Amino acid sequence: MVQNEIIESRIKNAAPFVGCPPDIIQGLLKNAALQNHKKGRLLFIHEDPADRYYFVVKGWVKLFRETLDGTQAVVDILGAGCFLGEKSVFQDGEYGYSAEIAEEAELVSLCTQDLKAELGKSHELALSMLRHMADQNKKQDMEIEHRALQTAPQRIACFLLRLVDQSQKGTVITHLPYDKTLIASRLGMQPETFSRALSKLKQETGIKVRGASVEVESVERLKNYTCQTCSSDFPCRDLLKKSG
Amino acid sequence: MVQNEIIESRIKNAAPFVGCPPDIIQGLLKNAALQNHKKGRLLFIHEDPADRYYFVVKGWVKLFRETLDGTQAVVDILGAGCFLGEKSVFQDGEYGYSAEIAEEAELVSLCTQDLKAELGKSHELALSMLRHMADQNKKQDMEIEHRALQTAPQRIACFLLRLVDQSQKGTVITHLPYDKTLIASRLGMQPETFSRALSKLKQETGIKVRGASVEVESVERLKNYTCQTCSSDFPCRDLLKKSG
DNA sequence: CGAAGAGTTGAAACAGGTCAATCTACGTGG
DNA sequence: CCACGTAGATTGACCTGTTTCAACTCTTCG
Repeated sequence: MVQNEIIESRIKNAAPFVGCPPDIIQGLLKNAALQNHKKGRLLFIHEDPADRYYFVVKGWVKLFRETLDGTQAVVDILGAGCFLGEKSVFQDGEYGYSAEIAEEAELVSLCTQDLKAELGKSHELALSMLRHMADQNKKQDMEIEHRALQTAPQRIACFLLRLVDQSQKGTVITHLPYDKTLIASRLGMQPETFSRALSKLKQETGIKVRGASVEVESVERLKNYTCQTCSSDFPCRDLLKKSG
Repeated sequence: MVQNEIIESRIKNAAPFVGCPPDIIQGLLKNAALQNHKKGRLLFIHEDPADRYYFVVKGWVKLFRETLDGTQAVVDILGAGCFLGEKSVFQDGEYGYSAEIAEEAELVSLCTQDLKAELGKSHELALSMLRHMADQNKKQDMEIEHRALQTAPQRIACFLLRLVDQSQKGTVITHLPYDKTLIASRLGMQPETFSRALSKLKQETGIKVRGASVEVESVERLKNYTCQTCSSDFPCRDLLKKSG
């Protein structure tokens, strides 16, 4: 119960619902359920009819699509604070991707019908959903640009920059949030390429890597290495916003 | 006057405004103006404060961003029926890209303040804008996938498929809507690569190209060549929707 | 007729991908 | 407590698609 209240307060302040009247929030949470899932668990499949959408409390969820010839394209890896499947409401009630638990996760499962109903009722909800979608849009835009203009080492550097507090001056230590293979797929490259690109990045920018922990000696140096080939004046500020 | 009415009816039925009450449409068109622009004319620049957004009546507009090191990344090429700059309303009132006339164009210039105001007033407008943004979202998603999984010839084939009526059976003739160099940038490749990839496509799928006109002997064959590496079961059906 | 821009072609360089072998860390069961 | 198996990570050799740079052709339009 107490836990549920904590989660409720987290969801209430999540991007798509921020500033909504309490009765609308209640409507959204009417059929909500807290769930725990093991790694590998498939939440839903691309183009299936969507009845539930999800909020990530803890862990990591992989979003992906599969082509006719069997290749898998990773759309995104979502962590705490993100929504997934919520856009199905605007897409003929079908999921736009498949979702699989990438690291043991705690989720809130919500009902898409409720979302649809409340969206019809509440202008505030529609407006904050619009802001949310616009953010997503910009994020995808940057994704396209990054993949088009940045080399593999640069994309890794960009990923690292988004992990660290960019305002810090001295040496910063971070931890890779999930498997290197998964990061590689998230960045649209092969594990082998990731490994080699990371080595190159060590040489070029003086970062140190041991297992999952990364020591960034100079954030400034990483920025110089990466953000020249990016149209965002301050490194990727818009990519920091939570997504789904 | 008569012309204005025609345009008004076109805008009214454009994706972001479809199904809006007449008084809201009137509010949106309050400060509208019809404009003609020559090729090369810069409409607005990335990150500039956005006061106008646009509807394309005729011609082509190039959306792009420039990186710190001067490279240009083409975001999209928009034709008749598309909006541009309308998402600035949700992005701190700044344009998310630069826009330049790619082929002599006729545009309706509209006021972002009016859009913002009407969005605040009309729930219907907010909902159709949501649908519009969701479509955009999906389109970007497919763009990312295409660039990641398709080779240059495949991306050209995909572009061609979107030009032709896919239901037709026999030989179909289309015309490239704008310069090959521009198509190349739209597809994220160099002009040289485009030229070579098109040659390869001729060999592989039996299409014939003379100048801007393309003769597709078998749409089926093009699909087989391209859509294997795509997660959309029917070729790119969602990319056909109008955008901005 | 000639200049300019679009398009094509060739040769060389490069970034990533692929395949195969090896290495490492870690949890499990003997 | 240690050997083993497995999954993740790395490394090397090779291959392919795309870019780059440069030269050349073609078209178009003044």
